[in-house]
Amino acid sequence: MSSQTGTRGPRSDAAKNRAALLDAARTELNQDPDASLEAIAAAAGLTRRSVYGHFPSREALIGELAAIGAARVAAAVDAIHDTDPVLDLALVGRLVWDDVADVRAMTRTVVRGPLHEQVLSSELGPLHARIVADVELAAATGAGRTDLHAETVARLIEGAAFTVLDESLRRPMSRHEGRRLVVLAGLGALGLSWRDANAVLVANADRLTPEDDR
Amino acid sequence: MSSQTGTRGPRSDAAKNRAALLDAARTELNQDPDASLEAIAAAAGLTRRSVYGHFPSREALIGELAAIGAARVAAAVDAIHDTDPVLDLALVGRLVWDDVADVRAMTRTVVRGPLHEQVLSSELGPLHARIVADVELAAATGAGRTDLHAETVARLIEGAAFTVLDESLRRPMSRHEGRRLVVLAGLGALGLSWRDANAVLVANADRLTPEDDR
DNA sequence: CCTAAGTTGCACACACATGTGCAACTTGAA
DNA sequence: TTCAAGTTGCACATGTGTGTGCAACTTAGG
Repeated sequence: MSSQTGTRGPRSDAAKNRAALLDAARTELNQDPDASLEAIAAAAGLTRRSVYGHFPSREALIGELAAIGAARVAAAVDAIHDTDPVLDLALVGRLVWDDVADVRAMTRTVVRGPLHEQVLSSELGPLHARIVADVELAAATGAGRTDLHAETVARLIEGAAFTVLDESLRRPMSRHEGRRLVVLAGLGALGLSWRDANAVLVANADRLTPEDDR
Repeated sequence: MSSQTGTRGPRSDAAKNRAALLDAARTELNQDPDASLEAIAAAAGLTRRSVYGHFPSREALIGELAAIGAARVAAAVDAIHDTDPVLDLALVGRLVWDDVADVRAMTRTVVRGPLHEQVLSSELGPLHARIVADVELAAATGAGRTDLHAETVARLIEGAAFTVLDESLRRPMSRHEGRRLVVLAGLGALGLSWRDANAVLVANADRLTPEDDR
């Protein structure tokens, strides 16, 4: 009542800087998981102090970054489906890899860290559910293993993907090879023999390991 | 020349305390990977200050702990062999699991951390080499996959083992189930179908998944 | 019993990063 | 041009853990 609400829209460069911060954080954290706010702010052309004008805390920044990434992955994966559970799993692997390839290091540290239980399990929950469903369907079809709980198999598959991610951080690996490895490792965890896994791979080369190595 | 070397053997309880420190570190770090020297010393019945009478730094303590553990694993694995590469891999998996089962959390953090490249790769180098050799032999025999470099397959197998370790930290898992999972996941990475992997498991149940769940 | 080995407690320096308060400044939008 | 949104620089508090120096103490071994 006393004072008019200072009506004045937010400045446009504010949003720009916010985006720059998220972008810089993505890049910096991908190089050094423990990059300081100082470094991130500098990379965004700002000061550490002003970071707090956009995010209440370091954790909030990283949290939002993770949420965005997770949402991207979820969207990409949601966009495609296949009735064959084995092929569906392979496709999911390929898509996730494509989305994560540029932020592998960052992905690893986020997934290993405390964020795992927070943002990721809520944002990526559907993805996990889909994998479980595929595993169950594959088991019912006779294509996948039935000797373990579907939930466990799903974890093995996800773990295999992370193993490939680790490997890709240990030595240079082209996007193409990454795709191939993720699919092969995943199908192996599903219970396919390596010959069967490769058969799936070549029969669907156009969708699993296309040459358009963008 | 000037002063007689104060000849007096080291006190016996010194070695005892040193061992107690290593033991406490093992236990504490297994519960909290970031346990402070304060906590470790207390668990050993000592003070943080006196830790520095035995180890020059925190890193040295953990380093020695890791070296001891790695040596234990290496020794256990060295003690057994099999000419069949597939079975040999399964045996290695079982033995490693047995040795690591009590220190899973600590193992994870050590292997994920900076020690990985130091102590572990030197101490566990032979183990890795053996896995690679088994993979190559299995490929030559026709039992294992030939679609990937042996080195890569070895990493996939090791990664599968770590995935099982992670899973065992997420939910309760008996030693018996752990053994079974490690072997199945490992053979899957090697390229066996889930049926073949299970066949190996049951055909060698006495050596792979004995009931003596000590 | 003597004495050196080992322990203790305390203080301190150091490093490092986060989060805040505040005054002065720059910039964008109306 | 004006003025609030946004940025900057600096200081400061806070927290947390490591590594050291030192005097006083306790204990094991000869």
